Amino acid sequence: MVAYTLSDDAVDRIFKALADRTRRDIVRRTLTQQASISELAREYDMSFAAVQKHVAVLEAADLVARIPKGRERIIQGNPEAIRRAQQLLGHFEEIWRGRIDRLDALLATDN
Amino acid sequence: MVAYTLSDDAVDRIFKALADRTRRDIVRRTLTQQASISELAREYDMSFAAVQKHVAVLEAADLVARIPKGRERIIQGNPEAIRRAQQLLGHFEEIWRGRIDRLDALLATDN
DNA sequence: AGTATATGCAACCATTTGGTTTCAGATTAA
DNA sequence: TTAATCTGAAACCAAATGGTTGCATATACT
Repeated sequence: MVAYTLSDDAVDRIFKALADRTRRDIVRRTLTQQASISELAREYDMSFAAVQKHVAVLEAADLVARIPKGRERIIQGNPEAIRRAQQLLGHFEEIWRGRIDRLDALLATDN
Repeated sequence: MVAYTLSDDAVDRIFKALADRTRRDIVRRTLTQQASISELAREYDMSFAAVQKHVAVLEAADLVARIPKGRERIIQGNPEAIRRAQQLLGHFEEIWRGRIDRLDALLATDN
């Protein structure tokens, strides 16, 4: 297994990105089916620019990738990032179970 | 197992609450050791009122409970809420694996 | 009773967030 | 070549966020 070291900033970005229902929906969609930003924008009741900004927030958190293809940018959800976020929460549970007492002791460790 | 139905608002609150390092630290601490708001406030380089507000955000997301005890309010982390958040992310993984195609189809279901 | 401590809450402030409209550049299609 | 489409980026705006100080109230201590 790979060792992940997520900075506080990175964790902030991940949870902040997931704290918006439009962005969660974009992740959900693009996990199973890639889509261009235009295609995504048609699904929501907001401007293209607004959707574009949501995608930028998701990309900054590494929750999606933006793959150039001609004049389009194909958006693809990143299941690995979701798994990392899930592991972060798993660490809280381990703390609760008393297995470890400091979160940062685990963030830089294999699992 | 109990069936959880988390509204979009509730999910927003949970991830928003987790998107701040001070609040994550409060959850971490209070999962293993209860503390009054004053005790928590002494741990951070900000005012009592600021910590009080962070605790309010966590309580609104049900990530901690505020238990009155004399003039104090004892803060206790809620491991069940963490587990629910983890399950939310688990649903994304299930979507990715193609087991389900709509997140809301699972949110109102046993697991 | 009087003092110290713990909390709650309001007012205020700067920055961030989530939306908008507008314009420019790149790519594709006719 | 010309027109249509897709993206990027800037300027702007209202509301939310994360901090502050100040004050009131409740409880505990001497």
